[in-house]
Amino acid sequence: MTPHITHKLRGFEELQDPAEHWLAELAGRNLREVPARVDLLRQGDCTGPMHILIQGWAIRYKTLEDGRRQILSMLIPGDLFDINGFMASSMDHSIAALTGVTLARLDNDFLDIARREHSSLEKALWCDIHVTAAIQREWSTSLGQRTARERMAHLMCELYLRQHQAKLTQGRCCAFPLTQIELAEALGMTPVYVNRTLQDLRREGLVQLEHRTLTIFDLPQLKRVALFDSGYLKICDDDGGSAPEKENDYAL
Amino acid sequence: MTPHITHKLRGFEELQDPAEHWLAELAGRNLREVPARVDLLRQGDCTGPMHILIQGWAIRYKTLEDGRRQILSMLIPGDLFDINGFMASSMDHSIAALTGVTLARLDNDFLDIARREHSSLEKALWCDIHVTAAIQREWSTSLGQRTARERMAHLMCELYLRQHQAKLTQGRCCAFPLTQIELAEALGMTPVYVNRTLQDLRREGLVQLEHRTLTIFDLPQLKRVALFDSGYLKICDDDGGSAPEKENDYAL
DNA sequence: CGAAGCATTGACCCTATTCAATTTTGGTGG
DNA sequence: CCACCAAAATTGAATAGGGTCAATGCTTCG
Repeated sequence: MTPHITHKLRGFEELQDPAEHWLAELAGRNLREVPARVDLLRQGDCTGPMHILIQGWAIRYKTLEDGRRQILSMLIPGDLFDINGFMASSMDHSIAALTGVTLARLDNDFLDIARREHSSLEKALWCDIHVTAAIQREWSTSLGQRTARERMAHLMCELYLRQHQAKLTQGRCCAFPLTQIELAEALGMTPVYVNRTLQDLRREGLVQLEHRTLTIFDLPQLKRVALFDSGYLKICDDDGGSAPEKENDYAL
Repeated sequence: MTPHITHKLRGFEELQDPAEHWLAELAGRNLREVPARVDLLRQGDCTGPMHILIQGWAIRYKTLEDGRRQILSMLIPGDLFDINGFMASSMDHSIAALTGVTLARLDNDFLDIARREHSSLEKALWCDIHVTAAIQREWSTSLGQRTARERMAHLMCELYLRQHQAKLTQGRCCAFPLTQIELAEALGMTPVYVNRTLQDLRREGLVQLEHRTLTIFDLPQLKRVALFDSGYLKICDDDGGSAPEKENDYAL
């Protein structure tokens, strides 16, 4: 069974067979389980080794002195953290398990070996770094310019599409294990207003959010509501983006 | 005259003499001037080569289809862009000159040479990448959690301190070449409210903003207003941050 | 079965937006 | 040096998007 990270990286760059095997092996070694809501790494801590998130969701977040908390990004199965974290000495933010998670720890020579022996993988990793940065920029754009409703729709699009890339969706459904409080912290709004906004989207027949599962009934319309431009999730050499995108059944 | 990038990178990692000479030489070659308000690189463009911003300010920004614009970060003299941009194929955002700027273009083998021959420089560049990402996260935090007043104070602290690291401040003054409209686009608020917020900070004797120059009368207090935690601007191996910071006269 | 956490609702309020007008500034040419 | 223009800054008044507070209902899980 190919791990989710492989599916994701393939979307950036075709991987050579040896690279895929090596990656699959690494994704099954040095595993560790962490229960939900536990910090993996805390603001101010020394940075740890690199990890692949194998299963479950995590978040990056930052807290202000007075307790306000901003969730900075979502980590889903197949995501890497923290690439080259050992270069920095201390964390400027925290990482926490949102659900129970399984992590694979990577050795410090991971990047060196990738560079020397698996150039296709190294390139894919660089693309991943770029996309991660692009996602962060898109969040800034959302928080600065989009309305509450647009932000919420945008986050749903992002998480659906990212899970799709990692082959984690089932038709129009995908996991969405955020409480409304966490959703509020991610979107820079209050839980009360998250609730109301969610109801609006539900009432309009765009989405449904139940039992930690998101169902998107009308993705094209949801994208329109969100002013969603999917370019940022695949800015890498894939094929430039102008080619016809036949992808799969459920239109991207 | 040592270029600003050298001052900045020294703050991350002690540079070897040959590295400094090489860098100084690069900062004086392949120069190009671009007038104010011209795009250097546009959303959707193919990515270009790496550059050092030698003189003047630039911005990264992103526009939504309906014209709303979010400024994502400020580029000041000594900043690099776009590191390893050639790995991505298309830009998810734009870069524009805010003032007239001078750029130094770097050859594509810049990073390779740095890696092979100037390991201290390579490490410093990695730190720079990390700090850049940390700044972006701090902007997300600001936009999501801080009030208008706090955001404004925070941006002023950030830009003052970053300029200080690049030896671009003069006492309590530094450049601040943003119109109120641009400030609004950076802070996710309207120009009208920027004006009012600015007047509040001025009235309280915290800052003054005139002739594109920012004067900070009470940095410690401004930091308190902003809930500013300077850790994120120097998360690299400097010395961890717990050592006594005697720095200079105007308390950091 | 109780308790804690989460979701939902209503009423009120405030921060920040919108719209529109006026003043100031800075740059240009005569 | 002044006149002129466009862009930027400033002001006021009305308004709306989203926050706050507080109560209630619903889950989940030990």
